[in-house]
This record gives sequence, structure tokens and C-alpha cells, in this order.
Amino acid sequence: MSFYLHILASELSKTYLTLLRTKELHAFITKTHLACDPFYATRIVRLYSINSRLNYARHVFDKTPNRSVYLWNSIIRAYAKAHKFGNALSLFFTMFGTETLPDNFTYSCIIRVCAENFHRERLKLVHGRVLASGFGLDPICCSALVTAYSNLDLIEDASKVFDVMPHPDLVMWNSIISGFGYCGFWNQGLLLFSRMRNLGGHPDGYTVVGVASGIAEPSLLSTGKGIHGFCLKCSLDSNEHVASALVSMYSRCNCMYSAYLVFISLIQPDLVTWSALITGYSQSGDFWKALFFFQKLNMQGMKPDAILIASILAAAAQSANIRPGIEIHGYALRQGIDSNEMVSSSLIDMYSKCGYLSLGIRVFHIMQRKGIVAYNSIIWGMGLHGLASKALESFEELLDIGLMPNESTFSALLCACCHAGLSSVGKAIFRRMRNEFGIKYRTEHYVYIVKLLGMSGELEEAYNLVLSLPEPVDSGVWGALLSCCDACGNLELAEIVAQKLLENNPHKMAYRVMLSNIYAGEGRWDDVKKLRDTMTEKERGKLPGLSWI
DNA sequence: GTAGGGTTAG
Repeated sequence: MSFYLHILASELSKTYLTLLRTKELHAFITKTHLACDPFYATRIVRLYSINSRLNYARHVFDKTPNRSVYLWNSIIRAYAKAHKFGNALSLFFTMFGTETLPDNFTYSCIIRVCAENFHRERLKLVHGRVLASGFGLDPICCSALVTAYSNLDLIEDASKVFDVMPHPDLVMWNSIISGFGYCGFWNQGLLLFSRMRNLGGHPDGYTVVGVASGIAEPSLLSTGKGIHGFCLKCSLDSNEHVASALVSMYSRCNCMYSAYLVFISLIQPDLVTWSALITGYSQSGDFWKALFFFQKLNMQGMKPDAILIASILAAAAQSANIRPGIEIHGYALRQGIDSNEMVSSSLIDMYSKCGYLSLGIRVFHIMQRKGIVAYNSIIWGMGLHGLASKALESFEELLDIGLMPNESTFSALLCACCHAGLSSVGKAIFRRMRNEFGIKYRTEHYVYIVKLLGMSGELEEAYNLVLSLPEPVDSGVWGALLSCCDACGNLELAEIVAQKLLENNPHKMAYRVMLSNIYAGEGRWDDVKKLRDTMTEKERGKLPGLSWI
């Protein structure tokens, strides 16, 4: 008996205990009437939660007459961890009718729940309750609020919470700095980083990960190097989170060599850092290196997980060669992660890009739960293979099962219509995208619709559409129009469009070459010569294509 | 109460 009590009271029960042992302890406290004590009930609830037995946990909670705030927090956290947000929220609201009011830990858990479920309005409501309960300056509630608001892209609200704190602690600083980085305001994050240091704060791993994750484009490379320097100076670079954040930061800056140097400086990089490197190579187009490092990782006896498999399949898809993809598929099957939604979606994409759409369709059909990414992948695949009507059928199917299409869905559909020359269907899809689904058009959507109109001879409509767009119109859109003019032989419009393009991109040769080709097609050799004279010898001398075959 | 790698698209 004292043995059971010892386990329940000690630190041991905070860590993992098997389901069997948990049931044993549960039986013990029931038999000895200790189950009425909220202290023991809380322990059992936590243990059931760790063992993913929510129903048992709830049963213990329901049977406990005197519920402490710890017990409430444990059951709410259990629901939150299991993504049962409705249950977590309803229990939270039930608390207000009881004698036990939520404490700062209850609030922080609910705040997180709201953010994970994109409940902006509910988050504000909970924030109101935080203030009313006197937790407006509580560091635990406030850091959770800052993170939640940032994750919902409400950085101004996050800032307001931070600004009222008279003496923000380290977690608070980290939350707001990561928030700015996450929302793309890397410069604001850096400013706060220096402010923190000027006030005598000591940045830790969380802080530098926060600033590094905001560095997302090659023009920020020197800033990124500065952050790396700081990590070296403070010996933070051996922290696994920091190291992988640095590897991805350099990858985003197109600086794979620096990413590689950070990687090899580690004695024992973990799976996430390996993934960061491999994904970096894959996304920068160096799929052979990605595949090479994937092989190396396997030879070192590390076990890739679903995220890494999905990532490496994207590299395999680029190779346009079925072999690596098939091998990885085999691996995923053996590991039992082929049914993971992310993995399946990238398998569909890999097969269709490597020319085996039928295999992609097979993967799609055997998927248990299909999300929007899986549908997008199959729609892209069908479109690429010229099966526009099949792509449209899949679109209707995803709507039927209640999925919400996104930007990529519409790019895929418009691309499918383009390939098949389905101009009126494409136009209808383009309209539905905004009117029915409220999705904003992006450059690629304009490019597709212009191509669709232009290639089906509706050049005038395409031109008017481009003119109606808010300035500045991306040169990709004008470029699409120019190539349609070329295809339709509309010299008049081609000149106008090319002029527009050359005004904005005087140094881009491709547009001059296109215009020159149009002149040549019409036999206007004088104009060709004039245009060609504006190019230097080097610019004209394009290397002809070579083939081994 | 805060952190790293993410499949489809550009």
C-alpha cells in the first residue's frame, strides 16, 4: 500500500507510467477511498491522459466530488492535448458556475486552444475574462496571450499585451520576439532583441530561434549572419533548436553552403536538423544532394519520420525519375507511415510528376482520410496529365465532403483548364474563387486566367482584365499576355505589352527576344534588326540546347 | 506560459 502511495505522491507519476500500472493505481485509490481526494484524482487523470485514455480520465474527473483547480486544469489540458477543443472549452465555461474559478494555468491552456483552432473572437472573449479575473499582468497568462495573438497574425494585439507589462520576464520577451518573427516583421523582432539586451536581459535559445525564424529571404543574409555570430558568442549554437533554426534560416537565404557548415559543426545532429538540411537542398532545387543526405541519414541508422519522408518525396518528385520515389514509398510502407496524410499527399504528387498518374490515383483512393492537400495534389496531377474533367470532378467531390478549397486548389484547377483549353469553365472557376469562397487572387491566378483567355483567342478580354488590375501589375501577368499575343499573331497588342514590360524591366532580355520573334514572324526584319541592335553580343549569344539522346 | 524540420502552389 505504501508503495502505491509513494508512486502517486512522488515525481515518478509525473512521467510516463503504462496503462496497466495506471489502472492498478486507479483501482487502489478507489478501494481505499482516496479517489475522493482531488490530489490523487488529478494524478490518475494525468496518467490516463498520457496513455490517451480520455474516457477513463473523464470518468475519474466526474466521480471526484471535491474538484480542485488542479483537477480541472488536468482534464482541460487532457482534452486540449487530444485536440478535443469543444470539450476543453465547455469545461472551461462550466467552471464559472462552480466554486472553483479558473487560475492563470487554466487561462493559458484555453488561450492556446483558441489559437490552435483559429478562434479569434473566442480568444478575445477569453482575454476579456483574463482581465476581469485580475490576471491582466500575470506573466503566464500574458505570454500565452502574446503567442496566441501572434499565431493568429494579430501582432498588434500581441504588442498591446506586451506593452502593458512593466517588467517583462524572459518568456515574455521570447514570446513577443518570436511573434514578430512569425508574422514576418523580422526588423521589429530585432529591435526588441536589442532593447531587451540594453535593459540587461540575457537572450536564450528561444530568443535567437525567434529572431532567426524571421529571416526568410536572401536579401537578409547579412542580418542572419549577425544572428549566427551572436549564437556562437553566447555558445547557443550547440542547442538543437538553435542549430536547426540556423540551418533553415540559411536555406531560406539560398545559402546552402553555410547551412551545411552549421550542420557539420554539430557532433550529433538530431532528426529535425537533418530534416532542415535535406529540406533546404530539396527546396533550393538541389534534389540530388537532398537524396544523397537522406541516404546518409539512413546509413547512420536514424529513422526518418513522416515529416522527413514527405519532404524527401518532394525532392524525389523533382528528379522526375520514379526509382528514388518508389524506394522511399517502400520504406514508408515498411515503417507503416505511408498512410500518414502528409506522406500520401506527397506520394500522389511524386507519382504524377514522375509520369505515373495511375499510381498516384491508387494512393489517393486508398487514403483513409483525405485532406485538402491530398485533393490539391490529385487535381494538380490530373491537370498536368490533361484530365481537366477528372480534376473538376475531384473538385466537386472535395466540396461534397465539406473541405474548404484554398489558393492552391484554384491554381491547380485553372492550370488544368489552361492545359485543356476550357476557357468558359476556367472563367467560371475564377469567378467562384472570389465570389463563393472569398479567396483573394494572387499573381499566379491572374497568369492562368490571362493564358486561358489569351490562348482561346479572347485577347481583348485578357488585355482588359490586366488593365483593370491594381498597379503595379506583376510582370509575370504581362509576360503571359505577351506570349498569347505571340501565339495569336496579334502584333499590335504585342507591341503595346512589350513596351509596358520593357519600361518596367529594361534589362530583361527575354521580353526583347519575344518581341523580336513576333516581328520576325511577320517578316518585319527592319524592326528585328533595330531591336537586336539594342542587345549586346553577349546577350544575344544564347547557348543552344544540347541533348545526350 | 515561449522555440527548431512540413506534403500541394508561387
